[in-house]
Parts: sequence; C-alpha cells; structure tokens
Amino acid sequence: MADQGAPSMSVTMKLVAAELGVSVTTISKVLNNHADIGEATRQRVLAKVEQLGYRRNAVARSLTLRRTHTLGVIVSDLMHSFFVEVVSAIEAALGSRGYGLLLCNLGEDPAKERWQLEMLLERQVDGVILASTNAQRNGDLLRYLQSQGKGLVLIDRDDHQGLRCHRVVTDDEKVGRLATSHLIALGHRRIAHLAGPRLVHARRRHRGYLASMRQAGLAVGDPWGVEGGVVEQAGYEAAMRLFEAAPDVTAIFAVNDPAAIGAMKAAWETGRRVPDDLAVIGAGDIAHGDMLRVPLTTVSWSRDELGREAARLIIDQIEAHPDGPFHRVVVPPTLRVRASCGGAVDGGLPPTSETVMRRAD
Amino acid sequence: MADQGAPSMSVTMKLVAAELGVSVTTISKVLNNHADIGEATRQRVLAKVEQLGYRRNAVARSLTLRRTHTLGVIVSDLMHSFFVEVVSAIEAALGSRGYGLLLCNLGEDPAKERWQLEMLLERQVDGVILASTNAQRNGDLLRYLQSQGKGLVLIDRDDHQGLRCHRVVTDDEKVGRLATSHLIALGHRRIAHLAGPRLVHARRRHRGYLASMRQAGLAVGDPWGVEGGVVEQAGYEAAMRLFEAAPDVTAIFAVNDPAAIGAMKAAWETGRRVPDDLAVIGAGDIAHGDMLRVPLTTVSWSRDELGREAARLIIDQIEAHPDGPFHRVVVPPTLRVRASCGGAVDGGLPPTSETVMRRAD
DNA sequence: ATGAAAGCGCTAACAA
DNA sequence: TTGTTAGCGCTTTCAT
Repeated sequence: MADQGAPSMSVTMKLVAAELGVSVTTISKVLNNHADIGEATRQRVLAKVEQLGYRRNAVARSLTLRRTHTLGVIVSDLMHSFFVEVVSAIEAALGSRGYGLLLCNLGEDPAKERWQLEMLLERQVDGVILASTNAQRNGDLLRYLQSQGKGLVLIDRDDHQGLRCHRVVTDDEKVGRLATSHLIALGHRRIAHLAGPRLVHARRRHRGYLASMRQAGLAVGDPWGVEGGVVEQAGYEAAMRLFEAAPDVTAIFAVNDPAAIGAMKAAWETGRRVPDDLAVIGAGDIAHGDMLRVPLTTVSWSRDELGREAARLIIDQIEAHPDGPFHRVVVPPTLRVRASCGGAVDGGLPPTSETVMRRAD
Repeated sequence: MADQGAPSMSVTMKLVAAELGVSVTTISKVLNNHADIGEATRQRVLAKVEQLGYRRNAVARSLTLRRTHTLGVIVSDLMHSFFVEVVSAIEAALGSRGYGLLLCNLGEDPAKERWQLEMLLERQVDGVILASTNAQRNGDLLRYLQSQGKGLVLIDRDDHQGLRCHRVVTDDEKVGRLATSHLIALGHRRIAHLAGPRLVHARRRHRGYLASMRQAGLAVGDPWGVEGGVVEQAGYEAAMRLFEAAPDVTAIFAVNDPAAIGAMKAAWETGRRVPDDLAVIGAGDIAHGDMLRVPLTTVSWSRDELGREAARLIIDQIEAHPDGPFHRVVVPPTLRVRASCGGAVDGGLPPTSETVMRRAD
C-alpha cells in the first residue's frame, strides 16, 4: 500500500564508488577490465557491484563512447515470412555480440522509410541494415549516414546503384531464369510474369524471365507482363487482370511467393485448376509453402545466410573497416519443386478425403 | 579518393548556437517549442537548423530527460505469424507516437529471456512489452523493472500471477472450450489434446478442454493429454506419440496452430486422412491457414487488438499513470471453421486435380 | 595503482 | 526574452 510513489533511485557508479570510498574512475576501470587496478580493489568493487545490483547505463555510455551498439533494421513487409527469417538470423548473429536491434517495418507505407531513417539517425544507431528501399528517394540520407561513419548493408535489394556499401543479395536474374526454364521444361509455352514494383531486384527477375523465353525461342505475348506487387492481394489482382487480357496462358511466374499465392486464389476463383489448367511458380520460399492447398513450387535462397552475412558485414564495417572495401555477397538461388507446376513433385502430401476436395458451397 | 577518412563532425546545438551567436539554451528552447522565445530569434534558429541539417541527438536527450522513448518487445517465436502480427500492430501504434522498438526474439532458447531483460534494462527502455514468459524465473526482474518506474505489459500470457501490471490476453479457457465443443458437436468422442508447455495460457486451454469434455459427459482417456510444445516439430512429435499410445482417437485439439500443422503432418505420415480419419483443430489463426493443404479450423482472437491495446496501456503507464490502476484487457476468441475438422466448411477451396491429390511417389 | 578534471550533447532552474 | 550554471552517468587523458 505504501511502497508505491517515486521510483527508487537507480544505482550508479557514483553510488558504488561512494559506498566503497573510491573514485568513479576506479569503478569504471574495473568494469571495463583495465589492467591498472589492484586485485584487492577489483574484488571489492565487483562484490559491491553485485551486492548493489548495479547495471551500467547504456545511454550514458553511448554518449561518451559515441557508440550505441544499436542497429536499425528496416524491412518492407514483416508479414512476409521471408523477412522475418532474415531478421531472426540477423538477431541471432548480432544479439550475441551485444547489439540491439531497432526494428522498423514499412508495412503498407513506403513513404515511412524516410522518417524511419531520420529516426534511426537521431537515435545514433551504429548502422542500418536495409531490406526495403521502397522509396527510391533516400539516397541522400543513406550517403549522409555513411559520411557519419555508420554502417550500411543493403539486403535482398540492389538498388541505389551509385552507392558504395555492402550488399547481400541473391542472383535475381537467375531466379527469373530458374523459374521460367522450369515452366518451359514442363512444356509450357504461354508463360506470363506477374512483375513486381520498379525495383532492381524485381526488374532482374523479369529480365531473367525474358532471357529464358528468348533462349527457348518463345515469343512473349504483349499482355503477359502484368505489373503487380509483392503482396498476396496484389498478386490476386494482377492475375485477375491477366486472365482478362490473356485467358489462354498456361503458366505464371510470380515475382514472389505471396503474389503467387494470390495468383492461385485468382485461378481457383476463375475455375482454373492448379497445376492442371495453370502452373504457378513463385520465389522466396515462404513458410509453410509445402503445406499449402497446392504445395508451391518456388525459387529459394537462404534467408539464414542473408541475415548472417549482413550481420557479419556490418560488424566488420563498424568495428574494423569503416572505409570498405565494400563487399557484394551473392546467395545463390535454387529451384524448389513442389506441386504447383505439376510434373515431378517433391514434398507432396498424401491424398486427402473427398470432403476436403469438394467446394464449400 | 580523398573524401574518405574521418567521418565529418556532426552538427550539434553548440554549433548552431555559435553560428548564430546565441546560447545553446535558446536553440534548445526553440526546438522544444518553449513559449519564451522571440519570433524573430525562433525563425533565425529554425532557418539555421534547416540550413545546417541539424538533427537532435536522442542519446544525449535521453540522458538528460531520463526517457529514451524506446520500448523493449520480447516475443517467444517470431516465426509464428501470430507474434509478427502483434508486433506489427504495436509498431504501428507506437511508431507514430515517437517510440522506437527494441525487438527481442527468444527463438529456441527460453533462457535468453533473462539476459534480454537485463539488456533492455541497461539500455534504459521506458518499458517492456512481454509476449513470452518462457522462463518463469524472471519475476524478480520484472518487479525491479516496475520499481524503476518502467512500463510493463504482458500480452497473450497471464503468468506471474503475483505481479501487478497491465495484461492483454484472450480467454484461454474459452479457447479450449470453443475448440473442444466444436469437435464434440461434430460427433467426436475420443478427443485428444496436444498440450503446450507449463504456462498459464496453455494450462487454461487444457482446462477448457477438460471442462467441455466433462460437460458433455465424456471420459478423458489417460493417454489423450500429450505434453508437447508450441512449434510445428513439437506438434508433430506429440501427435506421433499420441498415435502410438491411443491409435483410436478421432480428433485432436492442439494448443496452437503450428502444433496443429505438425499434427496434420503426423496424421498424413501415418496414413490418416484429415479430417475423415482425424479431425484437427488449432488455436491462434496462423497466416495462410486458409491456404493450407487442408484449411485449418482454428480459434482466433484479434492480434491487432492485442497489439493496439498493449501499446495504449504502456503509453498510459509511462506518460500518465505510472502507478496504475492496472488493467486486464481480454480479447474474445471466436471459432473459425474451415476444413480440418470436416462438417460445415468455410473458406474451402475448389477442387484440384488428381495430379495434386496423388502422392509424389 | 588511483583519482581529479574535462567533456559527450542536451535540458532545466534560475538569473539577468 | 535570453543566458548562465549545473547536472544526467559515463569514459578518458593526465597527474599523482
């Protein structure tokens, strides 16, 4: 009943020092393992620290050291398991090194990126890992960030061509070729592409698609390249438009898995069976993709490696080599064949009952 | 080639002040909208701030104000879309209020929770939103946290019974009853429960299961309550053990959706058809649950509301009412019927081809 | 081996 | 209306 009121003062070095009749400097030195402290004193300090439950104040420390041991991570869509897996890998690698992660999710709103960066700058993060670049307009801020000696790693995006910084990406053109060639090998000829936004990685996947088509001597129908987006709803809508414009396509390569899932939904709603009437392939290897209604064939590259490498590079930049050289790590993509394109099926599941088969109505 | 080297000094208030020939205090006052500044000066300052590209240093500010405008968020499993959705909602609500989020993911390792909390304490966060409590041993730290005047909200967990703090939870016993009654209504009698860990919310779901069984006059077989976990693999293993011990169960209520998905996998692997041979129901409404091989029937409660309320409460505690009263917000669960239990089916998808139906081998 | 002093960048009493 | 002074809690020369 009484014990409320003002929060109890927190234990500072000053207090520990006072209790021991030594100077703050001594406490600091002990806690930072400086050699010039007598063993006796060191023990006394350590004991008192323990007894008082002293915790260092990271804010004060940051102010002095000009290092926050905090990194900003900006991702475009946390609802996509791809980014979650990347963030988890980053967290695993950085957490143990004593770094905290300030997480920023762009969600729907690409314009947020700029003020997220401003916010991270104000907070004096030691670096930024960027998996978004939704907004193209922030090159100046990124450059400024680097001029301030902060780390910067672009992951899964290869935008900002002029910017010299670390990058961890996959071979997006190969992603496009892998997906498209797979469809071609299965005998498809009228293959559409649900393209993503005007970002480098999406365009490269598109380019890979075109390259594979050309190489196979296949013409690309005018309405086959549908501008879409990278979320389920966008894929759904793009596919609907595609079916309108080119009802006879037999296969779709979607820019990523959420879009592919949207396309499958659209297919079902328009009475198309997947993969019989329409083959669908995505990219990014979304979680539970093997458990989907029709297990999704996709192109996959390691999220774990993406995150781990990003962590490694940013640590390297911050702690050892602030001025480069800058690396460009490429995580290779591989085809992951499941059921959504028919043909050889891997990871398919046993038959289910008719009950499930039949439509709800 | 030359422009590398030491990072350019960053612009401080001191610099802005010097350029203008005024005091730092003046700059500070302008930037914090104090009334006692002449309009002319205010404009001059603002202009110079703009011109120099001054950004406030949040670290220094935090040290003075003893407020970091940063909150810690600890979740037990980022790979579960449930928590991602909650975090997104929190981020949406808090980001606009100027708060940054330090994200901690426990992942596999429950022991991490303690040092995550220590880390957040060192970083002087204004509060912690906890969606984990994997480790039960941290009551002392949580209490200490509160004694330091920091905000604390437990979400989706009702552990630490003695601790007076805000809570946003669902009615877990009702979750259990909703799931179990649904199975009973569909005619099932031998219903097993894949229980979660020894946390309050999991036990309550179990209790709800028992209550519904009792109310229906059904005996609960000894081997039907299998201790498991909350991730897919754990559900898989628990189901396997269950099939061993009680091959004749016709329905499973899993503590959450990932576990339910694991159970479905186990069912298929042991030649059981879902839902014909085995009905499966989960809890938590995982993302893409409607797109699964067999769309998963589940119990759902709003992640958005969970996150929003948590944000609201912690802001309230930090900015307005540090000493309570503490609220306990209950987000009601509802049944979401899909295909995995048979019976009335909602959200089912149209028939797919035989190709997909047949097993890969 | 230990400590005094200065300062990181900012805010807030309190004067002027 | 503006500025001076005194910290916030810590690290780091530089003395002693």
